[in-house]
Amino acid sequence: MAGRTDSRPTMDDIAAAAGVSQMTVSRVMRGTGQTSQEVRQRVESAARKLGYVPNRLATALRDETAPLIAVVLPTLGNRVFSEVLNGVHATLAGTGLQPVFGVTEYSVDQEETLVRDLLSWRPRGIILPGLEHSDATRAAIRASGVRVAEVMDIDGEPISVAFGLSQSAAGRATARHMLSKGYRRFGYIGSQGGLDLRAVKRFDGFRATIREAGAQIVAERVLPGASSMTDGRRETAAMLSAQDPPDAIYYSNDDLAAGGIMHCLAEGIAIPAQVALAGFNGLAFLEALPVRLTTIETPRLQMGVQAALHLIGQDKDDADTSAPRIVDLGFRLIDGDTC
Amino acid sequence: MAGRTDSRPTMDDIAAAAGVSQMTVSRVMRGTGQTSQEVRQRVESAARKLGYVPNRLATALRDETAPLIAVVLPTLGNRVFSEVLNGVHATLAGTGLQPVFGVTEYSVDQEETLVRDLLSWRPRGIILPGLEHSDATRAAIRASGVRVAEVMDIDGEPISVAFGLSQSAAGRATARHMLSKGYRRFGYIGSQGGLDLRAVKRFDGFRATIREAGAQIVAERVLPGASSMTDGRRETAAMLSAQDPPDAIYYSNDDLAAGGIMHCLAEGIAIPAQVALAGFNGLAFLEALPVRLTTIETPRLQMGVQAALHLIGQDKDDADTSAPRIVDLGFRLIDGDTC
DNA sequence: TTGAAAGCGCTAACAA
DNA sequence: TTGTTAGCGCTTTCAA
Repeated sequence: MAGRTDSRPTMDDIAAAAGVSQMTVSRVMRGTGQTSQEVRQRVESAARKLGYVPNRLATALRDETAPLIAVVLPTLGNRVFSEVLNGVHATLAGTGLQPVFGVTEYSVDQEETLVRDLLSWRPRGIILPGLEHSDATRAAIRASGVRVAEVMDIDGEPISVAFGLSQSAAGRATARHMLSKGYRRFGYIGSQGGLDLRAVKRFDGFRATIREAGAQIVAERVLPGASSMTDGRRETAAMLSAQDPPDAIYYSNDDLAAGGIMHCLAEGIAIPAQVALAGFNGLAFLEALPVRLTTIETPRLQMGVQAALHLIGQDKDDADTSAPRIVDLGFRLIDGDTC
Repeated sequence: MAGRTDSRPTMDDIAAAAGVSQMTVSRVMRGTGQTSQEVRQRVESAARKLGYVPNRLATALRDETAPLIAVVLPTLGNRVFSEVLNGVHATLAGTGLQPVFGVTEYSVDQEETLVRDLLSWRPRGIILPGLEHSDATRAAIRASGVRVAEVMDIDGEPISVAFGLSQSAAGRATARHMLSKGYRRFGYIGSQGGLDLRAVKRFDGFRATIREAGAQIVAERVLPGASSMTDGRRETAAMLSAQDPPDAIYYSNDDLAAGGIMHCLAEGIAIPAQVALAGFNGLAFLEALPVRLTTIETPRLQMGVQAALHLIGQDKDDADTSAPRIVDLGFRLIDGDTC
């Protein structure tokens, strides 16, 4: 009905309908500058009548940046990252900024492609998981000048600012706790075939502490792909049915550990008398289990919130000139009933 | 270093560096038209050297549409929607389309604002949850001319195409199953304070079937906000400790129902002898529980996949001229051990 | 095979 | 208080 070609109405169309210049429409729409009451009403009613929807692409092109925050996630199949994303989203709500996201499936190569892709939208900022990125990724980010925040991990050198926790320290804390309870023969069940670098760091810390204490890791199983409670149950069953099974199992996350609990409940295996268990994350659903899992609580929502706040916060120059910075959001060991 | 102002290099900068026209750079970048081997290499190396990242905002403005698929979700706090989003994302991977999402928190008003917001990016398509939308939302979508897909529900009149299942039929199927096992006194535990319209439809179907059979619903509890396993455990405990408790409980989702199982396990309540339970969704983690929950399996990933395929599929005119259409992806009752 | 011109819809800067 | 001009970076169209 309106529009020069046949597409959606533009400010020109509204201007024509309201009998004013296009610039006046722009001013009314943004509520900037001085506009007379009367003109304003004419414009607004014309806009409503024509069903005007602003074209942000034009504004963003003009501004040389889009009101977007790019979010890179390892996967969508893990609640942990939904929670981070949720923190970002909630923080952005009402700021006029939209989150755009992409998923790497834990691949550094995919991250590289994805980051280039996301940067082509000229976002205001970008959030990356972890501190390990390819040189090309770092270069692209630096060249683009976007603001960056890294989340989850703080063991390493951030591009700009990292909001997270020491994965290595979390692994060590878990090991110390289990050692203090007298366990000496440990098993480990992980996932993502070693691609989850945070899990690797945790296990490295765990293993080092175990060895320093003269105890040992007698069984180790890393699943190739994603992990679930069902996997945890199956792998626990397998590990405990082997010869000389461990007397304590460390899992790379709560889902796997909860599967271990389920196995024990179903088979009548006493926890922690026959086998002790520990997880990682402190997910909410653990509270509902009949047995309270010993685990590490992580600030998932907070990592998203802080990263988003950082990106929308201080002025840009500040960020550019300041040296890489680490914000340790910490973790808390939840001393449950499983070890 | 490059760029007319001081920002990122543009095609003009590469053109200057390679000694060709800007148009030639454009052609090389997109691999269209004829370009000589030699020019192509000069351009490509200049682009690499300058760290060129295309500006999609310009392309999208020119094209009058951005390579985006907008996804509206009720919440990020429920795995169900992460799974739908995952289906969308996986389907879009490699097509050059990016998902942009927003969250309504089950509010029709927020949906209205969000849809306008998302449409201002001129996306190629939009995915909405459910069939209930405000008139303004429908109008904005129609006026924009974007392709639409609605997911989750098929009980109603779609804007264009709906991919989902009959929520009402799912509720009725659950009721019939429970009635067939001889239960007569039912309880219901829901969440989102009645804002989750799909849950309301399920319960309506459930209730109608129960009443038709002359049985009754003796207890009903709808939590105001989001639901979790912990809520389910607590509410189950409360419902069972009341006078004349129900002999069977229907939950609006698996998380709540799993909480019910946990309560029974912890308290030594026999399932289904003392109380029968049924959930909804068929989430993967149920397999790991010591007791197999009776529930309804829903095609969550498929809803995302099909919706995305539809939006990137057929040509536009096709979609515009065709009447509203429903694609019933069905559901499956999982006959577990809890009723 | 390459280039020049025009314009997508919007806003900053300046003019009236 | 309102309008005019120029241009953001790209691609379509037409010309060389």
